Amino acid sequence: MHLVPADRADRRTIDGHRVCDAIAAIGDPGHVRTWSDRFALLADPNRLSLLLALHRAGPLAVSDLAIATGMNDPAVSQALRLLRAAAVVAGEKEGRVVRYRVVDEAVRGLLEQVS
Amino acid sequence: MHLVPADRADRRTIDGHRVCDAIAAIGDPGHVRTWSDRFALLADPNRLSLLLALHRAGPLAVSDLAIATGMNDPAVSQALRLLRAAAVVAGEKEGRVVRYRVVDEAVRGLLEQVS
DNA sequence: TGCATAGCTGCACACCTGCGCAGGTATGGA
DNA sequence: TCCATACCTGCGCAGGTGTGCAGCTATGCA
Repeated sequence: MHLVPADRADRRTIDGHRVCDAIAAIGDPGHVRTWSDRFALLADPNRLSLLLALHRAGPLAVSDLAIATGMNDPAVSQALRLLRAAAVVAGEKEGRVVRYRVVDEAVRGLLEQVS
Repeated sequence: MHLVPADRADRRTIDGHRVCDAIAAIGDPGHVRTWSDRFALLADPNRLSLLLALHRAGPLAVSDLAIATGMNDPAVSQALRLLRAAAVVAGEKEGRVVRYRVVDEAVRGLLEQVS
């Protein structure tokens, strides 16, 4: 198994076989990127609070989320815009109220781990 | 149940009971902070690659990690310093080689979810 | 129609973060 | 002793990110 790319094949390794294992373990860079982006969305306390609230308390409106988290409305709105652009949450409009839900299965799995 | 803090108790709610549910769902702010910090450590593609390699391919030295990920040595070293400061990884010195391992159980759980 | 509410957007600011470069320390072999 | 290796650190730059403020649109009710 020679998984080391050509541009760094000449560099000395310490545990050569484990380097190949590591390269195999990392896998597709695009896949890693997808997950690091996912983690980045949960890396902000405000966004994480919003997601926990939506995940455990069901669909909630923007202003209710603002009250529950202590954020002000525009901050909630912008955070939700980011999460919506990443297809992590989705909003359903009812009159002038928009209720949001967590729709990304992978993110739901991560939120479950937050005990 | 009146979980809404006094400084925002006067604001009008849309689904009052769900606001309380949400506040209960979010729980301790310190706890949320702990998890968002954890997620932040996994939110960088390079750090995530390092952690995946360490988690799945066993203890690895800095230079081997650099070869496996395509980073250069100082970048790996700095990333590991951050992860070590957060008690996510630990290094064991053998002569002039330091082999790192993932020691944080919660992070291991998250890495397991990265399929 | 007039008005309050719910939500969204743009902008500017300060802040943080990752990275490469250069250089330093410590270990082991010739 | 001399040197190569393995790793670490400090510094500065570029780029991204969160936040508050002000103002906008749209819906519903009197």
